[in-house]
Amino acid sequence: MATGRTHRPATRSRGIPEATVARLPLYLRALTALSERSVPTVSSEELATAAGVNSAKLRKDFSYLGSYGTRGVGYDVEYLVYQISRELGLTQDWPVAIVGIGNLGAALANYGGFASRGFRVAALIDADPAMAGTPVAGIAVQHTDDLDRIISDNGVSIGVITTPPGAAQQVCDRLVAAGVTSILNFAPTVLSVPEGVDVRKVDLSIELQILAFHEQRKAGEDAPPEGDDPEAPPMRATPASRKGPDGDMPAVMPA
Amino acid sequence: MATGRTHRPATRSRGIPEATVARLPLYLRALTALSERSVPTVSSEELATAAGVNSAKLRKDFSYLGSYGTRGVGYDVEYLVYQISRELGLTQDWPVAIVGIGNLGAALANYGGFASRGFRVAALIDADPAMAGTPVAGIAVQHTDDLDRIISDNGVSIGVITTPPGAAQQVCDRLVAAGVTSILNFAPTVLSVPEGVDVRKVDLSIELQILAFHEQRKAGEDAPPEGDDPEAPPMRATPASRKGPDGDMPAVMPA
DNA sequence: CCATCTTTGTGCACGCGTTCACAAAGACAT
DNA sequence: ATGTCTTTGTGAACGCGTGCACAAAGATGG
Repeated sequence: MATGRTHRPATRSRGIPEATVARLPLYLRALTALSERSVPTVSSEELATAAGVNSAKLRKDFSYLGSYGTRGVGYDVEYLVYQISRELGLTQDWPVAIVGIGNLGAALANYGGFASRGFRVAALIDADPAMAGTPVAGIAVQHTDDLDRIISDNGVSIGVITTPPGAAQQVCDRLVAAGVTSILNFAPTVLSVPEGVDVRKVDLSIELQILAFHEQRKAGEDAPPEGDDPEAPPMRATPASRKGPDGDMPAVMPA
Repeated sequence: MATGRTHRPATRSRGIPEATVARLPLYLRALTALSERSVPTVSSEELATAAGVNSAKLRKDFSYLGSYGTRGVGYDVEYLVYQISRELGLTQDWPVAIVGIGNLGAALANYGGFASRGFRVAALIDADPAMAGTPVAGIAVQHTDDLDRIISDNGVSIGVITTPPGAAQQVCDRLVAAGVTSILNFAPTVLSVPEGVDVRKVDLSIELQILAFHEQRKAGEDAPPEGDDPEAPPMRATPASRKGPDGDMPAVMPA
């Protein structure tokens, strides 16, 4: 198959592309639904439709895991559920700590989908001393001062940050120092972490802004977003030249 | 489904790559912080560091917007803030409706970052009649029965779905029917929408599973990365093609 | 046992996104 | 004005991800 020259390409993730990893949970969810309906096997076409992806993409994704299908039949649902679960590391228990028990943190603690697959809310941590001891989702909130010990005692390797943006980096640093190597960040901040620590961010504001962009584009198909503006854009202090390039945006958008 | 008159490849949004659009909010956030500190200009290098991206990538991203920089100096912060805001459509008001006022929906309604940039929570909608009238974040919750009217009256074009997964598709359909063309989906479901409607999903469970994958990989760098398993995986119902106990997994694993 | 039919697994081509590296452009000092 | 120095803007190469299209594999029926 491969040339076999370099057995160690720059990709460290055991040959499974990141894009594929990101879709595995999607497949798993669809497969779990099928499993609950006691569907024995499923074709790539059916499963792809359920997961909202292309069937060829799905087959290629599965091919990275191995040959788990049967030609002419499809994939065995139970078997595939197990294989993907194992590949994603969901066959083991993942204690998770949530730091910042405000509205969002409390909501996540109560979120059912959290504990659904191997993930378990092991600790809730907040900087407000008044919150210490208060039960949220059946778990007593603990104070930030004990963060280090809490992480260690519970063997937490995944941390969720739901603090205000100003505190996020500091919390992140402390989590990492305590041994956390994966962080899910809900605070609208760019976190800097040492090598070997994974950070994924969930940013409501960014998602909305992306939607707004497309929304504007949809709505403004005859109302051009003009570079020059009837309002008063904060002009460059020294606007040496207005707009040099001509092709950047048409003066009139074709309707 | 009256929408979808113009079907666009969706690949090209006025020449600005999707990946660039997704980063513009990041730049905007960093620029806003600089603006509040009254920093007049910033170089691509500095801004890139603040946004957590590569400087070359940032310059290329900005080049899609036009030539807003000054060689030898950098970018004018205020001017760039305005340009990106305008490009993202944040110079106008975006009324948003949140459907499903549970823990998460309420948290989002209270979320400060929501109203920060042009977005305004115009309506909260829930299917529970008992919630109707209850104020959440200073806004009275309205019943799903009035969804259509609420969307129309407020001119809502962006909807946020925070319902249980079972209700998400139905809510989505109703939102679209009422005129919503952009949806931010927090429910762990694959939504199917007609052409011309944008859907972005925020899925806590998926993010955690991706983290777990990498976490497992990190932890098991000396553990057996082999597909075979000492446990008892749920076996295929028809063992006809059960790969022998000797060579069940291809011993050859790429890389 | 052979023919046929279904569905997987994958080689290949293409397009998007990222990164490098550098020439052009402008600021600033002399 | 001229030279130098800084930083942008971008051409080009590269790598990753996606989708097509088809051969191989196995089930199924005669």
